[in-house]
Amino acid sequence: MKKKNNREPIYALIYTNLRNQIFDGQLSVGDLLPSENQLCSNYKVSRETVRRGLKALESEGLIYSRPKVGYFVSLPNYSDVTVSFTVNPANCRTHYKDIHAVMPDAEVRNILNIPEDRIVIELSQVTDSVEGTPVAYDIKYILYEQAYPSVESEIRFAVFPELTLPKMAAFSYYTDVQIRAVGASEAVAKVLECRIGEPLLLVERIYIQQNGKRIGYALHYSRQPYGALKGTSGYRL
Amino acid sequence: MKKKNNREPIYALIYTNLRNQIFDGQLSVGDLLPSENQLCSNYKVSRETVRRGLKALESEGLIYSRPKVGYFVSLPNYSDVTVSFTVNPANCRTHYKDIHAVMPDAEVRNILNIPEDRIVIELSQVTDSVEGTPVAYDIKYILYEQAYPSVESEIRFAVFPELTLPKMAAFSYYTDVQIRAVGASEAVAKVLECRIGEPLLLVERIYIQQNGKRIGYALHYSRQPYGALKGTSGYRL
DNA sequence: GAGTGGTCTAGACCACATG
DNA sequence: ATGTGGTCTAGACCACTCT
Repeated sequence: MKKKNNREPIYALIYTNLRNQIFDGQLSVGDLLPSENQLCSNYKVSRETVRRGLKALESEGLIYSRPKVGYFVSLPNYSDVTVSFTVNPANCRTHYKDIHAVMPDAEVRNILNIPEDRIVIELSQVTDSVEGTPVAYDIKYILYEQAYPSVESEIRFAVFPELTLPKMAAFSYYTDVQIRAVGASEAVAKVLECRIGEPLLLVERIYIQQNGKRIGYALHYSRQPYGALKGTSGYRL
Repeated sequence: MKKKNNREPIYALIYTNLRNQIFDGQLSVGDLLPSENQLCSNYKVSRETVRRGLKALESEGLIYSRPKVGYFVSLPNYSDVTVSFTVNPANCRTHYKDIHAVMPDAEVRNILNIPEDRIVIELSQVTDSVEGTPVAYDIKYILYEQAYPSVESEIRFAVFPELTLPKMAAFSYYTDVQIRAVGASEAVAKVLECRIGEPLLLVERIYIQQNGKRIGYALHYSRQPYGALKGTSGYRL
């Protein structure tokens, strides 16, 4: 049996050492790091190798560079929280309630920025826990046009989530998200089998193409505590 | 007046061209990009320059590399939502309600993983809208020990948010976040001047040091629609 | 003027995936 | 066997900052 040659690259060593100094507090917020040339001398390596290590720290957001001045330790940002919005929670089953073309109401028309006579696809689904209790109610309004393959795939993916994603322009849209607490309306309470006014988490998403065109709007109501959103902020070692 | 020499670097050109092809759909999800050597020929540049452009795409998550095989277009992740958790919303004023040492209840003890006799700092504050309506209620439990400078700065920053952040070990902790909808309890309803049971957004954060030690726990109740959380998912051009 | 980071070159050797 | 990406070198020139 031959020993695998898994030696750590030098730039990774530089990266790790500097990162440890940042976490230790040997390097504090705003501190100036050693210059590239200093690091070259310290590690007896070429400048590009040093830069590779620094670049790794920079793209993780731990440091930033001021050209012609030096590299500095970044100020951590704890106000940006990354939330994992799980489409299919564990131990839950999602089934379709309805899918059809509708004339949307004024609010949806306004959000999607479409004229009065525009027809959209309305797609609703309910997610049940293992015990059979409904825990989430989803309503999506999708601007269906053949010219927008991403929407087609959205529908196909929504209806048959087990299908692999079809070929599509990657990153062709993003979503704007808003998270609120609302009391269950009569209609929603009926679906979720809860009392009217029960606190629900409402996640609204607007699907927007890179050219600015709005192509979809989704509402996700979830009963508590099932539908709690989990996330993290800051840098996790 | 001399013209500024702001020519675009070659690697940035390569980056931009490939990125456009990804957004256009000329390159779809899972597609193989041209090899480094091919790009070298196409652009008549050295390999390191090509790699710089590819590295930029990679660190943005648009592509990934399979060593010895090639670079591929990534599958966009729309389930990770980045939420901006604004501490001091615009047009709002935050003022202190209380700050003192307490013996926390069982729930807080459990979350912070501390013994029964452990004392913590409890810090509460209320945020008012311009009209004077209370819109948010914050309660923080902080494990105060001189050995943990990040906690000291947390307190100082919380009490005097206008102060610049003191020198501290950067990235020494992260937070676990949970977002839920709850009905206002009697105590919370009193502070927020709303009826009991009114739907509130509750953001809970646990502050955790890189070594795993839990050093703080915060609850943030907000009335709707003021305290709605906004975020985005996907890649925004 | 000395030092810094930003860009770029033209090589090199390696381990490995694929056909 | 060929091609790929991963790592690394030893130079170079530039524009700029700082003192």
